[in-house]
Amino acid sequence: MKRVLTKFLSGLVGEKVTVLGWINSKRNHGKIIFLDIRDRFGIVQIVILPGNDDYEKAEKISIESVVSVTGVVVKRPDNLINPNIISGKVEIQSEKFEVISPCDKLPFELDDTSEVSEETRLKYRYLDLRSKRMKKNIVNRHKSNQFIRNYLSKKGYLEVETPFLTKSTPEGARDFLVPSRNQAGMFYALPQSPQQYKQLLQIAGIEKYFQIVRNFRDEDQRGDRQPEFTQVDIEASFIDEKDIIKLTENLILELIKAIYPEKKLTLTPIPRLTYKEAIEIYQTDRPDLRKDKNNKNELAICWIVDFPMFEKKDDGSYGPSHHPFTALKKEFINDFEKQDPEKVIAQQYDLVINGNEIAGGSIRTHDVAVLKRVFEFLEHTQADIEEKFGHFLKAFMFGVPPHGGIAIGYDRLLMVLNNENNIREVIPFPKTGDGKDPLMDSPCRVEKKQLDELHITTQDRKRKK
RNA sequence: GGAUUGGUAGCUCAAUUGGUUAGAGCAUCUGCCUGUCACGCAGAAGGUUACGGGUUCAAGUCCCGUCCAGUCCGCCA
Repeated sequence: MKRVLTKFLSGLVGEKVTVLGWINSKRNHGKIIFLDIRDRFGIVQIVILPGNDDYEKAEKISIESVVSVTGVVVKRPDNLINPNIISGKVEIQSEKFEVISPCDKLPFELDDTSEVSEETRLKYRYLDLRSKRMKKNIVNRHKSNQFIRNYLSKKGYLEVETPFLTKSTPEGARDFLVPSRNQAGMFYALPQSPQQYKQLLQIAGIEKYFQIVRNFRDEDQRGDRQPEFTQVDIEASFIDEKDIIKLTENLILELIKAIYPEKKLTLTPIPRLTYKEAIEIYQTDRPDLRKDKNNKNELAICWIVDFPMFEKKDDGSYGPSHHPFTALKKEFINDFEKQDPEKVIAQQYDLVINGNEIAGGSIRTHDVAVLKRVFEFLEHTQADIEEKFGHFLKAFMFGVPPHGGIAIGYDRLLMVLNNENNIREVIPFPKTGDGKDPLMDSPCRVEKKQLDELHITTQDRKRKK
């Protein structure tokens, strides 16, 4: 018999159906057994009475086993309706009960996973994800993906995939490296962001690009940082700072309206603070502007604009505060080298929600002469520039549209919208703070044969004295 | 790399100033229970107190080291 999902059962009173799913709970009253069967959409109560051929099977069944139940859908009497479950107005009188796959003793209880240690949850993530809370986060993430793709597509943006096996970038975060088998001693790097590719796509004439894409950074973890994380990456040509800000703002506001309608905005229209103002007033470039921080449905969104272009490094020299491709504000282009480096302002903007940096982007320099001057100012030698950025600068010789973009830290956005304190809660299979995956037990050692093929010898970390 | 908090039953926690046989709830197992829906009741089982060393008549508790986990700083163009 064909399977019926729990969400359709209330409309099928009197019909014989089969439901498939997991045993959510079992209540044995001696002469009557209730089983709650759970599928992706909800729960239905099964009733089994003595005399039923499968009564003993039902007595013995363990919670979280996968079962099949065939029986007639009956209306519950008014006083026995359970409004808390999707099929609460009906129940199924079991005629045939089959165990498809039994469940062993559980390592933790699934009803409320918020108080189980994260290590245990991650080790058995496939059980953790059965919980209502995790399922909700996964469903919302899917809905958000669909919404964003649809929204940006309607605006004329093309989703373009960029490579994961790419080139190590000299600045920024530490790279994850992938050894090349064909080229001994050579390495690919996993992208810290598709920054260069998305700019090259503008030179390629794509004009409007987006991608929901994984990024990799080999830095130490935080509650809002993972070694691999997802960005909604956007780049467009012939636009200015205001256009990108408007697009991003509308995208996020529409997303919230569609999928998180319970959320309320504290500040409308969304305020724009300069970096200088934010630091002076709030001593941070990601202020939390909520009025009531205990209200889980309050969202205080703001933009921080006019970031400084350069920042002083430990050795006293200057580095780019974001990246060297960031465009200067027009008034600084002609003579930024002669000004106080800390007062040079870039066309750079960040979106902050409830004190979390959710998105950041900039207009990029499309004039190759200005780009070279920035590199020179950052004390790169000509040979250095050629080696590190030559491939990129070459492209700038062939007709570059003015362009800019933004990247939304998607996991952080979802963390805030799903009322979680940690991005690991909105990532199906996250790593621990140490960059490990307790479920797959990665990273792990590999066989010598594999290392030999990759021309690699390893050295165990020296013990501390 | 640094700081800090923690590691006690399958899970979540307790254990007074260092002092009797390390307790409780849930989960598990056994028995009872025909309307529960986180069912209920009675009972049982379950411990190398992360690991190693030290102080002490006596260590879950104090000290040292190691391992593991969380949070924060550094780091994150």
